[in-house]
Amino acid sequence: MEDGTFRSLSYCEGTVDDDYDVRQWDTREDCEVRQILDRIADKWSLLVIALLDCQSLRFTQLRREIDGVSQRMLSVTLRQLERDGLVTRTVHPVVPPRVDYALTPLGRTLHQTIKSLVTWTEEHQGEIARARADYDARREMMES
Amino acid sequence: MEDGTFRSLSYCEGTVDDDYDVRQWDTREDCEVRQILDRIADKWSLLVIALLDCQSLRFTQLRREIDGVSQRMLSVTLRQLERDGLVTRTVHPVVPPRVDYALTPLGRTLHQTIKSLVTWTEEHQGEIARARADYDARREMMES
DNA sequence: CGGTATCCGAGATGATACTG
DNA sequence: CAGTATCATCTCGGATACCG
Repeated sequence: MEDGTFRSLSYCEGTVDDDYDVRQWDTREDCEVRQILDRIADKWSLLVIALLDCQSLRFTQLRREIDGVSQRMLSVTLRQLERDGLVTRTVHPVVPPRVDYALTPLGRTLHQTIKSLVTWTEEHQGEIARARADYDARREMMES
Repeated sequence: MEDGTFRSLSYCEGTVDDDYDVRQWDTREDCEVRQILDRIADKWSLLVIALLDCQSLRFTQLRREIDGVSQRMLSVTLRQLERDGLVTRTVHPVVPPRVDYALTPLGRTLHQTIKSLVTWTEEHQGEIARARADYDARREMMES
């Protein structure tokens, strides 16, 4: 394939950034975008980031707010977010132990971005539900 | 818990929409947001939506462009996207068979939203990589 | 060409038990 | 309180084979 062929196939208008390259969405080993995307779009990560917006919370508070999360998964999720520099973990040397979690500045910029995605989903979930119902109805027609 | 308690904990400023409710990010059965998010943030879905921006492609073309996808997963992914009303499937009654996939208007609005997320990831992947290296280095210090 | 059906292994997740 | 460790389960995805 010639240089540029891929991009010219992918974009029909000049409304996108000139240096934007859809190939970076792919899964080759040198591309971390996919992996990071998997992490931040994760079920529990999203909820943790949502809850930590503008406040810090303790482990147990998070667990109470996030209905259905197991202790293990919350722990794993928080460790990943901490490693990625999105959340800070502050241990207070008191008894009983007290650990506070909060968003880093980086985590706060992510919150805004994720919110756009969640907002899109909220705004269009009706359309999607209708599309699914239509699809399923058509399938049932075929079978009868 | 009193009404509003949750929200007042979650938002420290008036910069968000008044009717925005972070509880909708959760996983209760009446909340489809999580499930839709899982679908569209999916590895293969993202790539399919990226490639179908402003063009329609045949099954085999998609398979060639998306490195590493199995026939099964591409098929499953396309069927889900079709069911959700994000992609259209057009069968041309010729031999050999020809099937074209394209984004619906709804799918096109999603493309823009997803692009923001991918752009955030691209812009910050350096910071994340550095945070991970720091975290791992600190962990190794502890062990020695 | 463009699929579907079936089987199977790996990794993700939950439940449970234990600890500083 | 805030975890970690271990085990059981279960879903996802790949490989393979077959079909219109």
